[in-house]
Amino acid sequence: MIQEALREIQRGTAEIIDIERIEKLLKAYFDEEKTYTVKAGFDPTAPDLHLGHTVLLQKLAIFQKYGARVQFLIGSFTAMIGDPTGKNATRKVLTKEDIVTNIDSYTTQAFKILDPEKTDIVYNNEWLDELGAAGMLELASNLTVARMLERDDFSKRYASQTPIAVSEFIYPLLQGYDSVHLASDVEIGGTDQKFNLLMGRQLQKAYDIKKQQAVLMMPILEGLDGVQKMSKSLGNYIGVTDTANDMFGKVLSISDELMWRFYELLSTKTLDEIVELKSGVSDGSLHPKKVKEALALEITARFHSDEEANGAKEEFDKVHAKSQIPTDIAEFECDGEVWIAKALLDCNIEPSTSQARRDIKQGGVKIDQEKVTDDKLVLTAGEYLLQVGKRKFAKLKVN
RNA sequence: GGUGAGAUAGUCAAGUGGCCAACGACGGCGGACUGUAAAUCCGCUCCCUACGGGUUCAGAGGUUCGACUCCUCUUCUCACCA
Repeated sequence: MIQEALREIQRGTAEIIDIERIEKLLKAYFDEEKTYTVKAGFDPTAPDLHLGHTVLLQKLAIFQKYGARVQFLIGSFTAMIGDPTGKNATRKVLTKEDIVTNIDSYTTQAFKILDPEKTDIVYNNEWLDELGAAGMLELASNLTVARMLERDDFSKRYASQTPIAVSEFIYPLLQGYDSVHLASDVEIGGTDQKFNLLMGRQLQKAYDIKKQQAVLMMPILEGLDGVQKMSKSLGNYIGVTDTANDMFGKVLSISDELMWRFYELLSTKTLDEIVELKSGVSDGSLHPKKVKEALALEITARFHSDEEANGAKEEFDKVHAKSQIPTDIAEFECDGEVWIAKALLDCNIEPSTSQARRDIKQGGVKIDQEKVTDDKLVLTAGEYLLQVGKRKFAKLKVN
């Protein structure tokens, strides 16, 4: 039982520090039903979660399954400093208002995965506001500059003369102090958080917390391109608020290689099941597309519902596999005669008439399923189904 | 604070008086092939009812028949020194 739990917990992790501690916690839970705490910090900097964030959330959910109370820490205080992690430039500092507006949507999204009954939402400004200058100095005395500069991105920035604000040095200290205050048993975070996570251990020791937190690091999930990390700014993300159709389609568009990565980090299938799927694909008894569809269904259903997920799949098959027309198409109206390029522009399926003409010349535009060859075509009264490429559709009614 | 270098399309990056709407790479888009995959191949990639016109190379002026290219100022970046 413990072994099984451990296996699930270890799944997909990049690194675990002090696995013995986790084992003991699990043992105490299975033997005596003792719960323990798992902390994870979230910066309320971006209001929208994507699947990359859910990797952590799902790991938390697994912990909840095995007796953990999750300390869902909102970095309400630290967000105002800006975590230097992964940035090579000083980050913009958020205002209080920005943060408050982000938190709400953040938590509702998170509870699609987490069990609210076993989750404590905590805000670190509650104790950090009170820390004061004296407390701050005491905290800071636990760390030397040399040690701080060991941190990878700090040393790189220092070497390359990129500015480091002193406030950024403080961030890891505060994050570590959160662990002291909460007396966390385990903290999880991304691999990029290693330094900060370890700081928690160090400070817990300094502040005489008897047991130091175990640390569990998850890898960073790749985005749709399979190369860069999933992030909103790169546009390669699957948002948890994406529509069922979008979500399904996006998952299906990832490469076969990346699919396994998604399985490992996002699916709730057991490791054995995944191994089975893998061997099925490699010996040819299972079509990779089927496997990917199953993944897309699972993920879509998680954030929507089974019915919606199935609907998305049907829609997808209809549009792409059988190249039929999608169900919901935006409709537009206009008066008088319209030049085709202008019509495409007005229906928002082309960005400019120039682009529209180019696509027509390349045979990428269809009206009522018929390829358009004349870029000077004028639409007279009637109803038309306009299509650009494979995916962009619009209905236009000319009066 | 001083000195020097630079700012070019979504990004990186050529171009240093006309041949520049601006090489190339990446990205993106369209086509072929497919499993809307990946890989590959071909084409396109500022705007405009267009074999023509308009607006671009940080911003504002200036020199010139003509400037992305030269000059002046402004803003911002970066490097070296303090």
